[in-house]
Amino acid sequence: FSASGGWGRAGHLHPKGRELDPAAPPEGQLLREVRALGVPFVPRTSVDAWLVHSVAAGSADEAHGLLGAAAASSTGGAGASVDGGSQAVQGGGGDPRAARSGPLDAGEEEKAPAEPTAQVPDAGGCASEENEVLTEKHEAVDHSSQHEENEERVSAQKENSLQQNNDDENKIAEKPDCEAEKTTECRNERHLNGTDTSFSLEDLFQLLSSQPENLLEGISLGDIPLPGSISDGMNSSAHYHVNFSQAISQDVNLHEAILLCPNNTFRRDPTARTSQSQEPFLQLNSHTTNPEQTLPGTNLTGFLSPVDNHMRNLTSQDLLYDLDINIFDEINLMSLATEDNFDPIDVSQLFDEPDSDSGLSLDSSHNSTSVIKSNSSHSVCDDGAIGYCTDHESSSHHDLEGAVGGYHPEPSKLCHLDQSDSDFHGDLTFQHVFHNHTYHLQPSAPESTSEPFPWPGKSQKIRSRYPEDTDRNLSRDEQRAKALHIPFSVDEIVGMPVDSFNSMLSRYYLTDLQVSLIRDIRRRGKNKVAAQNCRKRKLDIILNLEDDVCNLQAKKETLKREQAQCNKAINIMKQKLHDLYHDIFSRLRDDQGRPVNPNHYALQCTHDGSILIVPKELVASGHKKETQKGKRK
DNA sequence: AGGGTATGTCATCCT
DNA sequence: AGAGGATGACATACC
Repeated sequence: FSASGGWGRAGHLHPKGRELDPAAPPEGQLLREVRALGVPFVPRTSVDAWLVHSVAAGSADEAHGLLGAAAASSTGGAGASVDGGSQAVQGGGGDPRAARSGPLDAGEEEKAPAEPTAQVPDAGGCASEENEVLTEKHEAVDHSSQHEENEERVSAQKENSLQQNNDDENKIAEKPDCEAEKTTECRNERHLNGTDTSFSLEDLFQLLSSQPENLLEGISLGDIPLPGSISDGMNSSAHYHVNFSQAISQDVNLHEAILLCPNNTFRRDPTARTSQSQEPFLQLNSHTTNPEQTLPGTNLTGFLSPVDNHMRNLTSQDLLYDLDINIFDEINLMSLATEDNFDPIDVSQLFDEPDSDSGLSLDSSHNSTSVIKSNSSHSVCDDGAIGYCTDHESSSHHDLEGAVGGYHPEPSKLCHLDQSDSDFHGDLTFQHVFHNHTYHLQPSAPESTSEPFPWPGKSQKIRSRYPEDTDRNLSRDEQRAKALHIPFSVDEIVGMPVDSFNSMLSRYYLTDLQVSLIRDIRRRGKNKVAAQNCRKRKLDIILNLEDDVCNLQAKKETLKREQAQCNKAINIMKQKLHDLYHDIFSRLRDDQGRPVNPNHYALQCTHDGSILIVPKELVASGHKKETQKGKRK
């Protein structure tokens, strides 16, 4: 885990995709696998540090108590008892990230600062906290009923203490997040201080065994390493890392199961946005899941079934109104993964386009330098899981951002770490392990990490015009519409009259994202047709002009021929006139019977048709006079 | 490798 | 004011 260098980084890699694994085994299998690994739970992130801290300090009881409290709280029962006066866990070197420095390698240590400090609690500072988040969340949904349900399951000997912890957690749930976090930190500090050892694992599993959902199906205490084994050394603690992380990560699946509808076309009420209400979801959604240590196809829905079942009783609207719009969108996209033929990469590519003006530009700030080009042969993961590219970890990096987690209006809330280049290799490594674990990938396959990832915008647009497989036969907008479950075809969207279009938009409950996409589809479709018409028209104009040119050239040739013929006729006429002149003058005689010199005389026709023989001098002067008269006129 | 073509898309103007 | 048409410009895939 530490080698992957991504306990926080995985928050960047959206863990939801894993739950989309169609091959996910039933929940009982997870627990069996957990048991096979000999570890009841897997702490993650900060709890790793705490656990390690406790183990390193030789305080097995502390770790024991921590695990017990965490597990107990995960059942909705109770966590560790809380006493007053505690300070933040970060104080005095209690920073869970700092505490990791001992057992964890330097690479991981370097990544710790990248995680926003404010998110330490959200990021699941400790396993108990994460489970408490779950508890708080579903308690927030229905406080009293869950509380009572939990109480019924608590054994009598633990009832008082559990009740107290429940009350504490209830208070936490009712408090503002910051206050709850502070309280959690206080509790965590008590874990560190070893003051909270009110529960043992035996107590925990006695409690859990009472769960009707058989949460601990097939698990006996003998299968579970006791604190002694935990304190055996770092290997044991590392083992705890693994499986606790798995367990906690399943909360994402829980919320998907609760919130996601196959055809979610909800009209969101922007006024219902509450940043506080989303915090638990943020925590849950942003959980880092270490792939290497994640059980294949694990599904803890059953593990959290009390919460699940309870929340299922709520309407989607009830839940949605409590969700931040961004979270909803994210979940909305998440639900796509539950659909057949869902291609997460399609979604990521479709929505991760910087040029989209429909709000689908999932990662406009995407650092191109941190993107890796996926091999053209298929960067697309067709395994049906979001963000889990099988053969190209680089593309998965992109996909993870683009698919579900990709739509991050506020990435900082969902990603634990920044997306700096320095973290990129670690990220790749993480994904590499992740994929290998989840989908039996080929980690040894040559990676294209050195290749620049094609910017998903233009290239993908164009590429979509030339589909490579059947799914790609859909246009980009068709794929988008399919991905967002838009209940209309692209042709309908583009072709329907504007009145019908507007009424359709108002008639259906569509998310802003869907409406925006529909409008974009319509605009693009219209413009596409307009562009085609424009080009056709332009081509027609060009062809018409070419025809005109040909016609004019032909006409020019004809006119040239006519001109030549006319010139020829004129010349013939001139010749005839000349001959006639000479014929006439050869016959003319003056008063003395001498021939008239045609050089000195000219023939002139009068208006009455008579012909006069005029000396050329007079003809020239007469022409001058007529010319002058013409000028005067 | 470079040029030409086809196509989608965007920006902008106009109706 | 908004929808849509028209079109230049750009990017990209393909030949």
